[in-house]
Amino acid sequence: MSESLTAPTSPAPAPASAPVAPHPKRRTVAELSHDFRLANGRLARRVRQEQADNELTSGQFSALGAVFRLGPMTLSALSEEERVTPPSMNRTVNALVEAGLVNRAGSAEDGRKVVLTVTDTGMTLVRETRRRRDDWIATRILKLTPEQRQTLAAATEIMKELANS
Amino acid sequence: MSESLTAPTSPAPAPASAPVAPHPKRRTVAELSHDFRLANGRLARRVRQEQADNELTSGQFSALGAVFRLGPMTLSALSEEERVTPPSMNRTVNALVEAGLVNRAGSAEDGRKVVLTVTDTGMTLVRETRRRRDDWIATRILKLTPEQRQTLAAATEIMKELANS
DNA sequence: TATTGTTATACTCTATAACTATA
DNA sequence: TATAGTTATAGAGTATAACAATA
Repeated sequence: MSESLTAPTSPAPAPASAPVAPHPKRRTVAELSHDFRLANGRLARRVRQEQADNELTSGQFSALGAVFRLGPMTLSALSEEERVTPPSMNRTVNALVEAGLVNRAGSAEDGRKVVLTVTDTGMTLVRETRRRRDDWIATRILKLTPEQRQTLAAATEIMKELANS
Repeated sequence: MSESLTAPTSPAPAPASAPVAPHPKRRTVAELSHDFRLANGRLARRVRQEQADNELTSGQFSALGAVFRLGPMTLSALSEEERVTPPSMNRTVNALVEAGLVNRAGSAEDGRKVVLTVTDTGMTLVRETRRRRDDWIATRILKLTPEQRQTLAAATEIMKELANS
């Protein structure tokens, strides 16, 4: 497979009328892969760094976001969703309950289960944090040209495919 | 600023002849920011997950890569580069030295300093790991259309700008 | 004295193993 | 017995504080 990675990103030189790509120089897939992976990782790190002023750890916020997104769920369902063991998630949930962001209630149907729900405070925090995280990148996207925004919009769809494949 | 985020990604509906954007539907900058941030973060997580089969922790590999990239350097220089305290970096370096990936030598000029260098084994590991990480995304990029690759190449440049701003 | 590196110690987050309550 | 959750305990990785060696 290593050989086929030398395939160019485009089968022929871009025609002079191509209106979009600002860097039409010929590159191999291997070069593109390397550059794109690094840019993706660095940007993700940069965004994460920006949101580090949060009082919640990333694991706590991720768990809160999962319950917010998926609705009321049990501890084990949440631990599976977050790829973490039940004892670990239990500790995370304890912190969220103590912070008043999540409610822990026994299940009426099955006495062994607990049902986790996001409190109003938790919902507000999720929405505000999300908006704050989006804002950092939004202020920068706002300064791009419409063509660059189109490129990012198209790239977003491609990146979703890549992440799911 | 919140109001201006409702600006569309393009000033006018894309003409029917637009050859590139596969999803030309009208979106606000706020929507694009949210979608793009999520896609970027998920893809970065997916790539990181793929490379988790490494015997080094991410902090160890990051430190090794820094010495590889920047050349021989002292402990405190490395700890600053990696945004970690000297005691933490000391522990990380101990692991790398024990694994035979990094060499620790006293400085001839200044007896207080130690100079860290990457061993041949360490260099090989960095190169192989890098290639392996690139390969995961390269196999997927190879399946894209030339137009999609162009989009990713253009997006890569934009993402570099975003990360550095 | 100031700087460089190291050791001592503690805190957080994760894990596995053992335990309790319920089905 | 099996399952859901919790508690006990341990192992990374990080930090601050204290110390040793050198400039």
